[in-house]
Amino acid sequence: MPYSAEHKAKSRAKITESARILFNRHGFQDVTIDMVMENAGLTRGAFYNHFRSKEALYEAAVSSFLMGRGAEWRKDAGIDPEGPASDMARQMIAGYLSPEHLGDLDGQCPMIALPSDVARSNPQVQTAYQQLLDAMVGLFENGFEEKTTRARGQALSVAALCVGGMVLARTLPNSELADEVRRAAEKTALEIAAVSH
Amino acid sequence: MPYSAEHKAKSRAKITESARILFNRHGFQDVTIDMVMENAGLTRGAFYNHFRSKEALYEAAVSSFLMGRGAEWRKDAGIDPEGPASDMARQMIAGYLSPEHLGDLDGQCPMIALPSDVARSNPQVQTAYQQLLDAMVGLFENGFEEKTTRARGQALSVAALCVGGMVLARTLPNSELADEVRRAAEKTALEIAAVSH
DNA sequence: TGTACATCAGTGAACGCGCGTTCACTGATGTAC
DNA sequence: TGTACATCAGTGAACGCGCGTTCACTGATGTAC
Repeated sequence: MPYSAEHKAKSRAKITESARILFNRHGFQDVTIDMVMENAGLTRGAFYNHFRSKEALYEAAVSSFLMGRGAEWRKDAGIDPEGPASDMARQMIAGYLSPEHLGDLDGQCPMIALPSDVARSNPQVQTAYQQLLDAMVGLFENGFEEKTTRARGQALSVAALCVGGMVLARTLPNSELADEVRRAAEKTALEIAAVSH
Repeated sequence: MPYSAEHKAKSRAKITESARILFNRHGFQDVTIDMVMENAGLTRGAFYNHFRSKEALYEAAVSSFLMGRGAEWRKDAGIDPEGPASDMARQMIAGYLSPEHLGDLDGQCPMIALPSDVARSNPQVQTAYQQLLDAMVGLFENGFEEKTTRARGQALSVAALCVGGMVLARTLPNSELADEVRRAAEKTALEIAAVSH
């Protein structure tokens, strides 16, 4: 078997990574196979050695975010016994609603970049998405007092604030107002976290 | 001049209304001119008697929401001197985050249906969007105590909660979790409104 | 009032481009001997 | 160790479909006389 399995896996990873970034920036439909492959340093035809269709690439790209930055989040959430969980929740809120994250079109959370696309796609993609949300909510829940029903509701609300604040900021043409929304959401989310502590 | 101006205006309105509903349900790119025109009871070719391009239709469709349900909101917000403004804010929150609104794919607020599409479109479309947000935030602000800086921030946060809660709920494959998010956002938004009263 | 005319909204066939997908071919590389 | 072979990732031309847009034509209707 020429071209080791490792070689193939690397190519696949390059394609997926390339797709993740391009989808985040331009959305699913505006990104062509050609763009993805060129960005990955390959040519059109090779694509179908790795994926059945463009749809399949979409699923892989969303999941790859879970393995990347998403994995860091979960690690932070589950493990790391030093430092109180509430600090972690606060850091997560501040990081998610930071100006840096707002400006990071390539690396941002797909929940911000692609909500409409995902709302209209198939259950596999939506399930990958739900895992992102689960990770985020889990992290918040750990940071809030005992795991009461109340903590769960607050964690969900803070997640909605994080995503909603960023989504709104993205759709606004006026960057001053965008930042006002971002700061307001950040402040309120941190207040909820403080009260729940 | 055969075909009165009124006739043309009616056709244009039928096209815009048809587009607004279809865009809400399927997103901008998945809706074809043919679909829009057939839904409006016309044929393909007539489209370009009314709009320069599909892009132009998009702007008109988003703006038309402002004239429709959006206008009601603003009327509720600005006028109607009877009944305290805080009641209106509460009603708005409850209505926006209601199960009915979540299920209303055709009539829903475009901020829920089309955030990704708008984030990637031109400033004209984004400006139409911002007017929607302004209307919503204005309504909340009126409902919260005196117009302090605090009230403004809280209004923005509640807007982020409303939009974020619904956007998240839409992307989830599991409708039970979707409703949990919706209810959590509703509860928190109403609490903020109650405290600010 | 009735008729000829002019206008322009509407029709539907056709065009052309972009892009997802296919396919015959190439060539790099691991394996057998 | 060196050579022939087999495999399969990669290449790039070509296909075909969908859809935005154009265009020559139709026909409904308001106006002039």
